[in-house]
Amino acid sequence: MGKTKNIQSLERAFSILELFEQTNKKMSVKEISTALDLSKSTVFGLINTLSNLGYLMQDSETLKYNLGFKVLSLGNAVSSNDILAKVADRCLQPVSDKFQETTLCVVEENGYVVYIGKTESSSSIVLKTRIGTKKELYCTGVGKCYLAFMPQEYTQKMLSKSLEPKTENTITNIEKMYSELSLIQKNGYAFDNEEYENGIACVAVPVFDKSKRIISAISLTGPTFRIKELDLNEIVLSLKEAANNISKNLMV
Amino acid sequence: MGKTKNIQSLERAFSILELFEQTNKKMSVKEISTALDLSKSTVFGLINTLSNLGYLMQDSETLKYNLGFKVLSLGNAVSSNDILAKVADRCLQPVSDKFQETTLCVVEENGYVVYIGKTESSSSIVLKTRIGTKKELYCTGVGKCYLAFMPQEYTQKMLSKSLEPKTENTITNIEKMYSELSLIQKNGYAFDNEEYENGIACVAVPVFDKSKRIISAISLTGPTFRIKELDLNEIVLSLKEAANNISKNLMV
DNA sequence: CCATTCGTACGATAATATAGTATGCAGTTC
DNA sequence: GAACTGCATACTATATTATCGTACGAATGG
Repeated sequence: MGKTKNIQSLERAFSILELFEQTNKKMSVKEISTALDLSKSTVFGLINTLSNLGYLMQDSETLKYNLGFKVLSLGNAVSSNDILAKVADRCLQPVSDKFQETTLCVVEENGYVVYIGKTESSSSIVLKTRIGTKKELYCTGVGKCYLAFMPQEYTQKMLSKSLEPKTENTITNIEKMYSELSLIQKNGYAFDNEEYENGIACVAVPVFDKSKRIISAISLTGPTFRIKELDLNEIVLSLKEAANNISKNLMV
Repeated sequence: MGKTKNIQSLERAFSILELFEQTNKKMSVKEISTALDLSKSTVFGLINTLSNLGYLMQDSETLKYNLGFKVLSLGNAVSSNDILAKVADRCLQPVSDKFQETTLCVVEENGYVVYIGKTESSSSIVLKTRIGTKKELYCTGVGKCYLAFMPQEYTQKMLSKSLEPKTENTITNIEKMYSELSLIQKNGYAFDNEEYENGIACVAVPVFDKSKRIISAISLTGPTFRIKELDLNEIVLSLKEAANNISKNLMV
């Protein structure tokens, strides 16, 4: 955040757009000017510009204004993964700091988890995982979170392929997997006990949107011996708190 | 459109946002200032404000900027029906004028068509139909368009209830309905021959989005004797052209 | 038919956005 | 490792520009 002063006309213009967002109805010049305590002519100047640019539109009968199509097309251009990564970063850094380990943030794409965010503590051993890495669902903590909290039909589809062993701990038996998933559903977290890579363990929890659909998963990941030294309950609590914060921060 | 001069800082701020929309990548202050031919300090002032307001966000490592989450939440607040109605109005007015009849624009909601837009010609007899009116799918031209071009499973669901006769022309036989729908699919338009109300006829065509899903239906509607005096082919052509224009105008 | 209300236009003024300059940081080159 | 380069950001003077009061015309209501 810079200390430079904000441009007044911009602040006002966006407060108008946000007013429409909040009230969710068409408004007249007068209504806006009283709602924001600005002079009618100032509001008209702003509104008129916003309309000419397509961010507002005017009903030709009532002369009232409403959000325009440009707002929609701008919204479509936003990479929601970028935003998720940004928010996750802010919420997960404290977790990294507390346990002195790496945290990861993933989203599911076409049957894989994709790493979109990562925070490290000063002292944490650097993991090889890079942003953009893809991994299968069945053999990672975050992947198992997705399997546990996705709609059932997707889970079945994802588990229809054979479960290749990555280590001797990888769950390859489909029935064992389903009981693992119901355990995850019950507890609200997944534990990856060296199922993808020897020596690496992780604790993972799901992140939900407002309608309780899973939109991401986050994890605390590190060398097994160090993860097992930590208090599992504390990790889970911290991760769940972070997941809640992410959810909240995503719905403005 | 007012003749009042646009507010410069607003125009510039939104040209920055639109630049991100077009290029679809993170950009530095320098890149933006050269792309838009504005001084670096001006751009910084704008960007800084946009960032503080949440419409841009800065990557803490690269210091580059990208669209922020507020853009998303604004986009979610837009009523796409409003925009459709607005665009439809612009595209349908010429059709009204040409045939001197009323045009209507509908969307489907929970098994009904809802009238969201309407244009009239100076001389057209005023129809009772008001914005917001709901009608069943099987007995209207626009509704039959939806039935013909929706995914099959929806069509079957919609037609599982009994088809109550509204007039003596209402199609109540399910097999007759299915042959009517395949005719509509073949021709690309639907004709409502007083199936909802005696004395009223209409010609309707579907409106598709970029992935060819039906998102709306539009019609020319009027007293049967007048509609039948007109050249059906010409009406269909005009409506299809309007439908195409609507589609194009919705994807910016 | 007058009174009121509202959207829009206009113009004077002062506030404000602008652009030039300055600073400081990070990476690069020799 | 020092000097150089390129960049983001801060500062400041100035003139442009956003703002607000005023005004007009159209629509509405009593």
